[in-house]
Amino acid sequence: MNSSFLSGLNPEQLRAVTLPRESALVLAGAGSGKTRVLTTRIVHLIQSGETSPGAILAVTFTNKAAKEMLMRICAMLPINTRGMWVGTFHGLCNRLLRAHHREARLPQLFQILDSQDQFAAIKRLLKTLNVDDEKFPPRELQYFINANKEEGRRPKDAEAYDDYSRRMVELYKAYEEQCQREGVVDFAELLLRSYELLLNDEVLREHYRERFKFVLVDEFQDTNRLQYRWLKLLAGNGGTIFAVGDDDQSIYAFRGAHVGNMQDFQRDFAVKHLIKLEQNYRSHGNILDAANALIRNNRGRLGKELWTDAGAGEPIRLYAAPSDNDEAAFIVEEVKALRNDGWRLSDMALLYRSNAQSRVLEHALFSSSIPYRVYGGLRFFERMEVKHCLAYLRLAANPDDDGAFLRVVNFPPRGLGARSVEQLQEAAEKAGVSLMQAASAHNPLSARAAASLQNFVQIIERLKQSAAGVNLPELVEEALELSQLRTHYQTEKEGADRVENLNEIVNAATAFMQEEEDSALVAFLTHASLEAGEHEAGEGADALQLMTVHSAKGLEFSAVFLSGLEEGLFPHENSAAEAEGLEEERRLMYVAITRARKRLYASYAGSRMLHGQLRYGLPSRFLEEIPPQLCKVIQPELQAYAAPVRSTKVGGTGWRANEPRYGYSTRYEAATKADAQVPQAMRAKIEYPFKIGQNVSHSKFGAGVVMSFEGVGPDARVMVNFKQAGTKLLALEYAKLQAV
DNA sequence: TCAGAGGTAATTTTT
DNA sequence: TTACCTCTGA
Repeated sequence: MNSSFLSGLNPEQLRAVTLPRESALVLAGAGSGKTRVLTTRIVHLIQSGETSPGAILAVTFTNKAAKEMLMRICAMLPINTRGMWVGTFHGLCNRLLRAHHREARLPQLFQILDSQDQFAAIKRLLKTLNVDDEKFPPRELQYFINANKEEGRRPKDAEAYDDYSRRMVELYKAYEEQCQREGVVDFAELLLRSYELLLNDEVLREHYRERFKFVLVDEFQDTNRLQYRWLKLLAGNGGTIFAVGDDDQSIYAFRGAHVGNMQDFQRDFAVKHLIKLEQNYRSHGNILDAANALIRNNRGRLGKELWTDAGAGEPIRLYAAPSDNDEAAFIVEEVKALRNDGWRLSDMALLYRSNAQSRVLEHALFSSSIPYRVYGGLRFFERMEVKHCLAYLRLAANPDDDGAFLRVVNFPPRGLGARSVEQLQEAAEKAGVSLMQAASAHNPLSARAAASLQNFVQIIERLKQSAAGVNLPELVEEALELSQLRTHYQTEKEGADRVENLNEIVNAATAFMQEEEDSALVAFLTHASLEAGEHEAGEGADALQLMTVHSAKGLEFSAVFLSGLEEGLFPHENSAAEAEGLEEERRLMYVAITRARKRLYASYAGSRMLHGQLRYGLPSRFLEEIPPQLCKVIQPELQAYAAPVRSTKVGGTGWRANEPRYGYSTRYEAATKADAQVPQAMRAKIEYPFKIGQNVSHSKFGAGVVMSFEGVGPDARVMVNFKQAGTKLLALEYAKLQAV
């Protein structure tokens, strides 16, 4: 038997790959080759003759992971992989529901609402029901509905213990009815509906259970309760699940992920083999030791320790910045130095806990002309103009989609005012029909509005006819033309990017048609909802990668800058209340650290502009959890302070420091205080002559109390709350404060 | 219909 | 501070 694909696996990997047909849990540490194990196991199952592709179902969370998996399987397997189900939970559920739409009580061409669409649908619902959205904020209702669905609860099962929650349940029910009426399905509904389909239809259930002898799950720690129940139902009695995950990388509890599924799984499936993949192929030893030491502070772990034979590598570089601007300046200098040493910008990442932190960093990078790319934000199919175009297409596929109807009935503006639309909505509701039906039938509008409406109806009619005849890109092109969307944005001042995006939809349709067997309109719309397009912007260029720690999960970089390591920011203050929250923050820090291959920087800022106010921060407790002997503290080259610091008075309310303009470089690296506690070593740079809370007096302002400090050396400033003059930020060097 | 004012909240995110 | 939303007046 040719099993060359097994060579090069370490003993644990090999054991996982060649495990007999039984349920197993693979605890796969960061960078331990889990995707390799997953794909190689699939290949092995087929190559060894154990089973055929049709018996395999592999499920992931992201489309990216699913694609990657399929690609790697195809590279190893000469035979075709048709019949194998590899996809995301939502993708597979969609497949199931399309195939059995009648049993699932759905129209064949049901449309999928993304979160944005769902939010809009909920807002619309509240409006039609005349619900006070101050009392029942749409965001909360959306959360309520999704949380219930993810626990498998329909309105009849949802808990109601007071007037408020009773009303929420009613609204949940009304929302469901609205979706059903309009033939649309939200993300959570995909899961729940297909779960119920399998639960209630014994024939179908047995069919799929019989078929999928091997179920494999990636990122198992991210599954929510419903996803786990779905898996259990599918694997059935005698089915096997091969689950791969890492409890230490569970960072999505806030969106319903339930790590407890890992323990439940071991129990429910009588898992005999818990295989730990602890050998790491990504990072140097010091980085792994830091991660191990940090995560040891969490309780209730399944337990795992990463190791490498790559050697200790460089120390972790720590930097205490006086301010957020200084932190950014420091990072800029380091990035420049690394680039000069031949590192690729795209192989370096700048990570932060929350998106708001990117602003200062971007500003500094921009000023230094360092190319960078920020991850996150709107993705292609989420853009307004793209949504508009899709709404026309959706109506062509499903005229009952009131959400799509309202989005574009008067966009681009065709002289149909809000009043007319309201009248139409009333008429539709009275007649119990969709807006499109109401619009096509008699409507009680003024002649002018009626004409506009007919114009709109005709556009959709013509698109509907074309949908049957022309191919997908042609249809998109026609939608852009007929709707006059393109012309609309062409005449707009800032519309160039939007026009470009509109044209890009045609390209996306072309690509879709070439890739997919099923190039029907609905398949394309499903693709748009389920994949939303990778956030691709300037892929090719060599640019520094900026992203939140969350979005860095699964990625790796030779150098990683971890910024904003302050109490309240990371760990975030909102998480500090419960132990659970703090542990999740720590796992997040663990994820952050383990992104780095060779070099890791960790920095914090003593002061930072947050919500329009200067805030003073202490170094994150997570810094204290990293053994100091793994670290090296970097200090700015103090001689580089050329001019004395100048402070400028701003608007009479306070003082703002000038931008720091001294330089840093690792070549200036100073003290390595391996024996000292790291944060102390970091704090040592900012020791001040007064204590916080101490009473002081000033020649001009009189008596006051020391509130806080910021800055080092000549840059040091002190904030004092004066009895008479109020709060002032003063340069320590010149303030001449006297202790009282 | 649209621009501008004013109010408010401000982790993390994939599908 | 800023981004986003809703409301209002022309």
